[in-house]
Amino acid sequence: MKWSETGGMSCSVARTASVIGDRWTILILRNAFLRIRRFEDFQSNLGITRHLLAGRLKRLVEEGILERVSYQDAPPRFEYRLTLKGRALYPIVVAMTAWGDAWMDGGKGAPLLLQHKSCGKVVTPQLSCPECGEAIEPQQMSALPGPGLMLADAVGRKPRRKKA
Amino acid sequence: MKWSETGGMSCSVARTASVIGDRWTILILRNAFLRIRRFEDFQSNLGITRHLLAGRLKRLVEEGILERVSYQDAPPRFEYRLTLKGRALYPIVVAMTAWGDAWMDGGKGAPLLLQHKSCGKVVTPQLSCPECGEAIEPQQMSALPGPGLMLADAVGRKPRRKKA
DNA sequence: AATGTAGGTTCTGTTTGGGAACTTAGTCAA
DNA sequence: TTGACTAAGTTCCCAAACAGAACCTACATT
Repeated sequence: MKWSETGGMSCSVARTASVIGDRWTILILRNAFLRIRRFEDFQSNLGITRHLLAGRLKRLVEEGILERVSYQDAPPRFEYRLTLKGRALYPIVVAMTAWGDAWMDGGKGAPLLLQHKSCGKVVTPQLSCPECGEAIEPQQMSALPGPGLMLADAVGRKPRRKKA
Repeated sequence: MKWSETGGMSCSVARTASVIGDRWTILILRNAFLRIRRFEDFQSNLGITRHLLAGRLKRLVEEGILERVSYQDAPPRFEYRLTLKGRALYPIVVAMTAWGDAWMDGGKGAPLLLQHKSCGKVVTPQLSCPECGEAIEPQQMSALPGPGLMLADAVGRKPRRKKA
């Protein structure tokens, strides 16, 4: 079964993972948010093979997450910039940063700190409820079927014993 | 070069991606947050091969993200539960859900809606600044070197022309 | 003329993933 | 008391993806 055919595809996490769900892609995007834009810079910064980098960038452009913009004509040169769709991935990158800082830091502390320009404070952005403003805890959230749900994907235990 | 040896490893995103940065792992975790706990249930829900699932669960247990708990002695049976470290991944899963809903929904709307129990509203959780409460925009954040930064990993353009 | 730079492509093994069958240990129903 | 079923894996073989390195093209610099 190909990954793109899994039942999970009616799940938004699966659709997101189908685009950015590999190790290199997420690192390319992290660097894009740090204003890296050129092939050589991605390559030397990440240590990814040129072949894979070319493929990943192509895929991200096809998906509308990066755009390939000419910055020089002779010889032709291009850079890769985040689109609006690409910039919308920021919360994912920030959430991964925060988790890595909190749980995988090896005791050295965060390699990068984030400063919120509007208030000037160094912060760890957190998820909150846009209605009541409270910080989100997993236990406080319940999942409801939405308009895009396909029945085959309903999640939960199948009845046990007595015919499927 | 092995992925674990890349310069990116001093980056928290890279450390996070080294653990959850593949398509199946993130889907396993998404299902874990939807209260799926057993081998058979992960397998049939995701369509992942049993072989890969066994490997991914083992890895997640080793990393302290899931724990393997016996729920029956004869025959021995186990289930996989999120640890504290695992539950801390929730913002990543939610951020991926939100992005998939917004940008990859194929016009059908979200398959799952989230309700915030404390206020009762159906919401899309958003990243906000814990100091001033404003919603986070990428343009509003600037990255500063932190205590865990290694010099070799500094991000940005190398000087061009005239000796590296 | 030689060297450097940017952005790739090609080649060759190795690693990982997919699909399906098999195993183990116990339970249930006829 | 045989036969089917369940849960949680493991084993096998083949296909796809990846790593490492060299190569290519077009222009610019010294």
